[in-house]
Amino acid sequence: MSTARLVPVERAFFEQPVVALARALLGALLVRRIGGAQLVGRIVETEAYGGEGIDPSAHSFRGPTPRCEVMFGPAGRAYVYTTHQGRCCLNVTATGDGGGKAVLLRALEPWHGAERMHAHRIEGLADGPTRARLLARGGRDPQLASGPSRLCQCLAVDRALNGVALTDPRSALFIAAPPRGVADVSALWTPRIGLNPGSASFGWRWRALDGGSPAVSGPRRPAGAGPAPQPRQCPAPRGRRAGTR
DNA sequence: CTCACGATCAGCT
DNA sequence: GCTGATCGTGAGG
Repeated sequence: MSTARLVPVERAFFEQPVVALARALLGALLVRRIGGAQLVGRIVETEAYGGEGIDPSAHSFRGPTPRCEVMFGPAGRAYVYTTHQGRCCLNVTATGDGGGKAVLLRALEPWHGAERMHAHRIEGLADGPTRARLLARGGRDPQLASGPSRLCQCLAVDRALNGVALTDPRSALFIAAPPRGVADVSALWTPRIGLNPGSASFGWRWRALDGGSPAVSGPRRPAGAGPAPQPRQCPAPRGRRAGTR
């Protein structure tokens, strides 16, 4: 598919409630310009983080710190932080109300430039079964960017991109609307991944995923429950609930 | 396939 | 000093 005319969505798109933005980002394209190449992935999994005083699992819960101050700025910026072993995670700031809200991008379907993403992904991987498997599958692996840090590896996203405006046409990283003619996705909602079980927000179903995508990381539905209802504080789901594949 | 373990370190208290 | 918005490995079904 042609990617020549991809342009960033405007800032107003990001100025909506964070859970709604998590939903709206499903199916959108994440575009990375690097070294003259354009890498594109379709967003298939997101998580909302509710901000200061609201969501104990958010970095911003206790107010701004040097690490998370970008979360308190305008909507539509990249918040990139480092986690275990120097890996990174990419968030999109939401709402623009100064409350520290953001959406974590957890998985992409490679859409354009998969070979380049694959090269970025295996760069620096130690010899072992994982590297061997990735080498064997090449750029065709649908799970190449399945996971928040894998996503960043594929697109070469690191702290250098922290704070960049995803709405800027000249940006090295931006969000583009889903191409016309591509079917809208229906969202499934589950609890978020990797949170402290003691957290008050542990069970909130603020993880949105495209149940039809092979690129989704982790479980497709909450253990012991059917397709999840919409989380609280959020308008009714637009799409029908997804099939069970 | 599903677990559990821990590497290794920035960020925070 | 302690804690992870993770991932790769290895053991077991």
